[in-house]
Amino acid sequence: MSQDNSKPPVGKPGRPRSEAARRAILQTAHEILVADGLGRLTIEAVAERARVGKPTIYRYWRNAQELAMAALMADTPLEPAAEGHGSARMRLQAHVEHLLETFTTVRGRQIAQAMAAADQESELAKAFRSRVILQYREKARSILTDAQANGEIALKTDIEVILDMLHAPVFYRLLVGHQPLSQSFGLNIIDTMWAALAPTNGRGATLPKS
Amino acid sequence: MSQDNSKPPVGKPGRPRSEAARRAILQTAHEILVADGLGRLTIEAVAERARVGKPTIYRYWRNAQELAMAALMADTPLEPAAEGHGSARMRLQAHVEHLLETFTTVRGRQIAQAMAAADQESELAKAFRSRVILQYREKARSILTDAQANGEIALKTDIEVILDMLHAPVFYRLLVGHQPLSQSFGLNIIDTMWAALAPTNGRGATLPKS
Amino acid sequence: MSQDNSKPPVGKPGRPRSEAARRAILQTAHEILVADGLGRLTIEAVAERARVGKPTIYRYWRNAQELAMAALMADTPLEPAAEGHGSARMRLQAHVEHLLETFTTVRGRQIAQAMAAADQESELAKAFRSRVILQYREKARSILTDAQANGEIALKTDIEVILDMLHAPVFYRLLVGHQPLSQSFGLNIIDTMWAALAPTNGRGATLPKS
Amino acid sequence: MSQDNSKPPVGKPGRPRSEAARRAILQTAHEILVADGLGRLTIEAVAERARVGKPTIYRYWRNAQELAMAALMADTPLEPAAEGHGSARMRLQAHVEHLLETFTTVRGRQIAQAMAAADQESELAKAFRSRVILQYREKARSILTDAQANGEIALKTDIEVILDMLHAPVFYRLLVGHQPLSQSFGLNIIDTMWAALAPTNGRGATLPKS
DNA sequence: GCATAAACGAGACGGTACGTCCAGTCTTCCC
DNA sequence: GGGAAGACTGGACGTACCGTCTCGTTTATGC
Repeated sequence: MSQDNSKPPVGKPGRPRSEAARRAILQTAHEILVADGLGRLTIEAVAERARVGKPTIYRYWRNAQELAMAALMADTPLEPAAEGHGSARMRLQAHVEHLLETFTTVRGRQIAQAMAAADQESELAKAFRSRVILQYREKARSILTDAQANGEIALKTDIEVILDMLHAPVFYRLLVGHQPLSQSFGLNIIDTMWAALAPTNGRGATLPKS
Repeated sequence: MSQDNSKPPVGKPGRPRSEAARRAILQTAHEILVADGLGRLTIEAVAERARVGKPTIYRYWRNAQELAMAALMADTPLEPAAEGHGSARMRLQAHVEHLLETFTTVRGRQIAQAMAAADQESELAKAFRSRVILQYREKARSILTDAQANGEIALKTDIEVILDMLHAPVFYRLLVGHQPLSQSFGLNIIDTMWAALAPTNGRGATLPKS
Repeated sequence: MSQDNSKPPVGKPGRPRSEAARRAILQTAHEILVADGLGRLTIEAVAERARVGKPTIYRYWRNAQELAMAALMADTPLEPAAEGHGSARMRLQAHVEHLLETFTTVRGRQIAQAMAAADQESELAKAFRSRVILQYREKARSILTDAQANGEIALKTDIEVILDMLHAPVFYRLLVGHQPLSQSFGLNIIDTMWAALAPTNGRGATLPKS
Repeated sequence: MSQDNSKPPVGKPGRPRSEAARRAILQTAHEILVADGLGRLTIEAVAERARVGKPTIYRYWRNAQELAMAALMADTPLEPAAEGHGSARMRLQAHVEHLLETFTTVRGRQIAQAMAAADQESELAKAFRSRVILQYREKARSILTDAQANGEIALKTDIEVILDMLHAPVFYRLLVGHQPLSQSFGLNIIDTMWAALAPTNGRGATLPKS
């Protein structure tokens, strides 16, 4: 099964979709998001400002939420930083701090909100989560498995839970707002987590290797 | 300094607000929330079903979101379970499992969504967070400080971060949905955290009390 | 440069306005007017009963008053009777009696009220006046000028004032209600006016011919 | 026969109505009428600006229209000018010109509108008509009957119709607005009417008796 | 002089309607 | 024959007033 859906190589009948319209829509959606926030991103407003018909928008996205996610994704990297150097701990700390930095912005809050508000089952929501969340998780996962291979750490419990405990606090503070997203926050997360991950041979939290 | 502003003991002029109307609104809002979800909670629908004028609703709440939060709050306990027994670890595990249980429901998802979607600055949103989130935190905090006093654990970093790492993963999975909110999830969180908190004496994360 | 904007013969983009919707609105408005009167003609009621969205109504008329006028106009002739026969006096009498007949109905009162209540400057109010009032005036004017040409009457003063004195009493009694709009009313108006219009050659209003 | 129903001299129990409140209401209503017109005269606005409770207003008037009429009546004379001098024609002309003058004002239009819009059957509407309309008619009637007694004119048809033809054109132009309410308008009405009223001895406007 | 009763201000009540915004769908032209 | 654009139906918004109804207060009369 080969796919030729990305670009119609053989003549599809009918008028081809206007790439200019698509770009204008995303551009306008992004402007509105930055200027007025998620709540003001209505299909109608986008259509008017992008000089585009509403059905043209609906042809690409099923509702305003999906458009918002698409606009937020199209915008800028969002990917975790490139592979760092140094010890696993340093690399993990850099990773969390990069996450913090990325989401400690107006856009960060918008992304978190969009994700929380979205229909959990929609295709785009999954893509969005994958893009925004899972990439960070995979990066962290590789750091952790590398570290385990090196003997730097011992993964005693489900690594998924470790990943949750590393990333969740950032989004939690972002959405709940009970505590600031300070610089030291990332450091503290790593400190705590490292205590849990340190390989031990005595009594305490962890089992001896032998 | 005594306050009598909560209940007007001395005569305020004008017809007093109808407590019956207020209750009917909250009751109806809650019914709609349970039956149809947050998206269907419109002021108009509540007004009609509660046999109440729309302005009466707006007198109490500024929009449907605030009403939703009020209805979710008025509903049921939401408080963390009463003080458990046994070791600190067992009590903390019971605490996290209770949190999991509470939010692994339709209503749990609704609460999380309402919180994520709400205007972060509104009075009611703050009250809601306080009610839903902070009570759990305070409960966990007291377990942790007790445990520290007993020497069961050693709090080496900011306790706020510890609390985040204990609670955030639940909401994270709830909103992002990348992994299930299984029973073992709570156990794994506690396992990992306990490794970080255990007092140790050798190298590694912690020192033993000895 | 020719204009073809009055009627779009060549394609305007977008869905054309639904003539069916427009007719349903006017039809419903008319039904409500007849059944319940001007005061009950609300946009909301019309929208609901005509199975039409409120914005569709507002796309054509700016408020309920304009809709009322449009409905009253669209309804039935409202025009003065066709040219009669006989002497100018007989034709003028028939004219006034037709006016009386037309407005001695529920609808007549409604029309008069709508006209009195309307914003004097609105486009539709002008059109309405033109349709309801001025057509009658023009008809009467032609009778009078014909009669003058024949020597049947002599127009000694401003013909506009004559027209006012012929028509105004009908609306006056309609709105004020101090006296009935009886059959003999029209006759009396003509009698009085004819005394004023009779051609004379001597002193006073009139002189015997011989 | 003495009446003591206007002011209760014998003791009615309870607090007497506040004349100050009544005056404040009428005063405020009048201010709003002059400043913003009939459409803005709401009970709520009057209550607020007059520092009065809404029920106090409803105690006197059944709705905003009645209040409007009351305010318009309470305002200024509205009566026809005192008896003039000179010939009947001169006095009648003065009368019509006074009517013109009175209603060629913002307030004139408001009065005419209020009268046209009012429930024809309500007590106050009747009183209002009586006050505004009938007083003028009675004045004109007395001029006409005096003139007939003097032989200045001959009333050949229903005097009510004559009165209508004298007064109606003013209100007609006021409400319909098809022609200006100029100074010469009154003169022309009188000219035309006088032609109809002149006593004759031959045939002409009227048929000789024999 | 003290109870009674009505009118007072204030303001919340259930409602109706407003005029607007936006969601999605439908219909027509144009490419 | 699909894309584009605008009018469509319809649901909800938040506001303005309606006319009614408590409230607690004030101000008279009459027991």
